[in-house]
Amino acid sequence: MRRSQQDRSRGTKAALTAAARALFAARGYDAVPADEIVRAAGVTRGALYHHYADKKALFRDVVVGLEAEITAEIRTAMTSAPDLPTGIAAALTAFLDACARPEVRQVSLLDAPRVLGWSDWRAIEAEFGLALLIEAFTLATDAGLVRPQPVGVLSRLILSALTEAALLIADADDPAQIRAQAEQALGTWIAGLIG
Amino acid sequence: MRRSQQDRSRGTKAALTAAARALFAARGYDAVPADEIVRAAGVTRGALYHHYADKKALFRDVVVGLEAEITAEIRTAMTSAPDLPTGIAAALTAFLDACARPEVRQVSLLDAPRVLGWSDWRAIEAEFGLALLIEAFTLATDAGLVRPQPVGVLSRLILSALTEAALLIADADDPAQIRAQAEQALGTWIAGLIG
DNA sequence: AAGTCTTACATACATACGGTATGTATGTAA
DNA sequence: TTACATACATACCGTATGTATGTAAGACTT
Repeated sequence: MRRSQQDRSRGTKAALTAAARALFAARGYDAVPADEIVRAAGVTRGALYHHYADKKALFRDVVVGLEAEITAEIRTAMTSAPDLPTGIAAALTAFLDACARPEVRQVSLLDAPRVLGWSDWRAIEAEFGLALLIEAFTLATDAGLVRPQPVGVLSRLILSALTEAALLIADADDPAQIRAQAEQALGTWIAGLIG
Repeated sequence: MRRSQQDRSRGTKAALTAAARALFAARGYDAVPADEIVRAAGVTRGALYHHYADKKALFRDVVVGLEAEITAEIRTAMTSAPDLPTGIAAALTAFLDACARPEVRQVSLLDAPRVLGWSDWRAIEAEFGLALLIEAFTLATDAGLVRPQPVGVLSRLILSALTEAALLIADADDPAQIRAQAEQALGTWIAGLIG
């Protein structure tokens, strides 16, 4: 059986991103040498630098994949709920769960801003997580749940608070308690937006 | 004139942190080789590794110094106001101004979490910025401006939103507009805490 | 189907950085 | 003033990234 060049490329890129994702998640971006990634992926440095300009480009691919994945999860949680308010609540839960995963925490929250640069990272976030948040916001506004207002900046502030909450929970000795406090604080905030 | 050993140490450490701070601020932690730092400080690698365990330890010293500096500025802004509400407003302004400085943005907000590790960075933040925020919160609670509540988690969420706002403003094409939106959003949040 | 071109990879190498080991000068105390 | 500790300088080593070069495997052309 003859594999096409496209298939070959897809296969090795997938192997590289999968290996890189696991290693980056476990030890962080620059604690993982490219050698180890290619070894885990069953290829050599040649393959890596053929498909990616540099190590950072591979990392970016990992981040985008991860972001796409968790955004899909959250979107599913939100849209599969019977009504919008419970959907939003479910989305919040799904978000906190996603951020609690070590790979998300390490790769997407800790490494990404610095490795990719803040503005590039922000662009990725805007494409995925922020887009979802603004979507939810718009739905809520249309449903009359919150009063109309410029949502761009507000969404980013909320997203950062959500992210911070997720990190706090992940790092806490008593996650349940911290999560309760965080959800209460965030709930109060959201409630204040209704009017 | 004979300089004591303490004076020598203080001098070279100060030269190292000053040089490192400027270089880290301009180009980021790992874009700056230690060689360049020691050259700028007028010493050699020997001096660096005599006083600091590694490059990261020097960076940490820079972060702590920076944090102490801006916290002092903000505290001054807050306490030198005639009353608490205007003091808090002044503190907010001072905070946003501080975060807008490139060195704070790069060193303290972008590099620090990853280079030092999130929990160590969090500890530094807790000692300076967060402590100030909680202090303000407690004052406001005592003055009856906000209702009593657990402030630890809430303060962190607010701090992260404040920080995000500062980054957004620093990165915006139209800083004034973004700043206005951010202050409005934050103001609404704070207002919701009263009662 | 033979030859040519292009893509996909492997290997070898150049370079740069961080950290250490060793040597030397300067201050300090018995 | 002798014995020691502290503060630095220099030379070196290991390891990482990225590049240059070579090779094999599809993919067109005729």
